[in-house]
Amino acid sequence: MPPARPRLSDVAALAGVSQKTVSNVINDYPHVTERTRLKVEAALRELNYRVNIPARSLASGRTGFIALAVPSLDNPYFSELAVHVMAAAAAYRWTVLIEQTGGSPDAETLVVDGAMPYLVDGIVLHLRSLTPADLRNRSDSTPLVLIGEKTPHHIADYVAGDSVQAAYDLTTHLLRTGRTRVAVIGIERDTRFATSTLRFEGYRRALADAGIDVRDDYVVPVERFQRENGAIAMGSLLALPEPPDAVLCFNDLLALGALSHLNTVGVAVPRDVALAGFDDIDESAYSSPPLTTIAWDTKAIAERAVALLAERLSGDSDSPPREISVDYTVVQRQSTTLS
Amino acid sequence: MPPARPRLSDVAALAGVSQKTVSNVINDYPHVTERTRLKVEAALRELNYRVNIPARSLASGRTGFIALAVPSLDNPYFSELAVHVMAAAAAYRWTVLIEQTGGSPDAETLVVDGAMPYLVDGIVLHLRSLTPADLRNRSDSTPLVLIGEKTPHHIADYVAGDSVQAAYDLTTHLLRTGRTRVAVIGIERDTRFATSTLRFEGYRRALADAGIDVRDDYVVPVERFQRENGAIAMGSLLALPEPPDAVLCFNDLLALGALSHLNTVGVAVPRDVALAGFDDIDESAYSSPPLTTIAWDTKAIAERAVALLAERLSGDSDSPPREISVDYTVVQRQSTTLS
DNA sequence: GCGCGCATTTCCTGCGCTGTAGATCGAGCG
DNA sequence: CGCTCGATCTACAGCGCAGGAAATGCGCGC
Repeated sequence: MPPARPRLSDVAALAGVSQKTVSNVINDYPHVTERTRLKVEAALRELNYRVNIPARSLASGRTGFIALAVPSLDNPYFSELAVHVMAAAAAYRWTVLIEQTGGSPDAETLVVDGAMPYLVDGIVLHLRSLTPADLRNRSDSTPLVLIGEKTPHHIADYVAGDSVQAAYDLTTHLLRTGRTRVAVIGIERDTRFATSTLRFEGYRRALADAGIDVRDDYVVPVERFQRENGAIAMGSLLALPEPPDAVLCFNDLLALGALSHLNTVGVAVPRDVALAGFDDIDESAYSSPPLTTIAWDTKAIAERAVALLAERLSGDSDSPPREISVDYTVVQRQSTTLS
Repeated sequence: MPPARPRLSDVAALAGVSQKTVSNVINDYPHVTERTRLKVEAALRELNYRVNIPARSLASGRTGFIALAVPSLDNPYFSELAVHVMAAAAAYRWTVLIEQTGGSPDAETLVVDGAMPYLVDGIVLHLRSLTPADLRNRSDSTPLVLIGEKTPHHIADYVAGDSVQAAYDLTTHLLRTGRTRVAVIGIERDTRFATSTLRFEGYRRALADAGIDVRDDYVVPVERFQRENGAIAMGSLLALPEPPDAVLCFNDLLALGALSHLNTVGVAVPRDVALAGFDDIDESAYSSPPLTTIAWDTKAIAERAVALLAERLSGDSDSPPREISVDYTVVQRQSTTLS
């Protein structure tokens, strides 16, 4: 039977001070004399004391946790994002709880309503399906920062890149390489899903500016944004009487699935078909050929989101929602250009 | 100002019962009459009550959290594993806290000693650098389940596949396809790192059984198990006077990096060089060509590990450490065979 | 109609910590 | 040398919940 976990009072007794003084030492309260602090620290070491976090949380009202809710952690974009968020949160001594929503409205509602089976000081949510209207009447007041897509209405703080502009730039890049038959993979039927709606809008505008009409048979819907769906969608595009000579995929996984299919059936990329994606996951630099894609500044997204939470938690709960725009770059690789 | 979070006593007052009865309803205590339960549930809904988890933890001594400590979450193998662990934990109503160790002995020691900044009911640790000796005197009694590599000594429960046998099988597969100059990428200089040690042992045995000597110039060390390191290592192998005709990489990321390099410089896979990896991450089925690899039963690893924790938590803290072996399959894809 | 025994509910304590208020100490000053 | 004031420390309450003992209610048998 190992000795029970020591409590503050055990340390206090050993150090010959009050329990609160030990607490003060642990929490870096400034008005503690050097002498007292050394005494207490010796006792802490001797007993191998560790704070009981639930007790601290109960007494202080702060948990030290923030939630990061993303559609799915096995999508590399989100696991890479999670790593950045954890790093940013560490600067505030926060522990990150990762929650998967599957992108479903129900799960996202649970998150914004604080119905997760734990208590957190703040929430970073990568929104997928909830609309601003859905957020207006949330039944919880935990500070919330949204990431994902730039949305027109302003209900909560958010940090996002401009998908419309990014899609516009990427489509324009494809057109500039001489492509004329540009297809898209990644339409979702539910228009609440902002990602595909916004990226399609950028695609549409770029075609319009080039005087090209959107062809229905070049607009391929998918169930999920996974490699498998990209491969299947690519297969259907290749089966068209007049296949596209470029394909804009709404994320890298779709593009990598499409690429795999092209390589399998022997269609040369980029000679026969150019291919581009979004998100610049690590994998995209190592595909064959490497993938042209939109690289969001994911580190900045994570840091700004966490910083926004920190501001709200330090008392600023009234000021209007802030919106922070983050940069992106069009990373040109060999899936669109051979230069 | 939103109404303060309701407490049990608020619900109790509204329902006209005692606070403990409300607690009983929430916790599915069996001896509650239907009538009382309905009354309480109505009050719970009306007030939108949510349990205060820190308070529950303090009172009950259980936190409802388990920690999953892995080297790095941006390695797809670990993020895919995390998804399985979260699913398995959900069956026990546990929330998973993901911790990154970077594989360093210091960070792993902090994990096993319970020095993380939160309290958990149990720990699942994917061990990378700590040896059994390091684990023997841990200063914490939180139930611990190790995953990763089958180790010879028995300090804690663990769930793992047999890397020696897997490497043996995979090397044998390469030899059977007619390869004779089989190199390995992924040696780590520190022999405490079991993964490379064990996989190298399997490789060595397979060569020995085929009557082939290990060539020093075919054994390539790496700093990290990332794509980048695989690409660099492949470059050095190609620069040899007599390059290998097959390469066994100690994980898929190394193999995918190596593959990228081969595709870039125009070496045909598998014609000129066959390539195999470990872990069967999602990506490996979509590379060009798709990668032959070892597929561990990751879902089983997650489920068994969580189940072991559950047993320990339900009172069995004395019985000797249990070791559970999980299956793997050699997934043959086009990076080693054209059939 | 009364009592017994079990099912159901209540009462009350304490989990370990932090916030607040107030006690104590010590230095500087008149 | 006594007093004031700020720096430092202590005492104590209470955060919201679950456990256990005790109280109550209810059905059933005689």
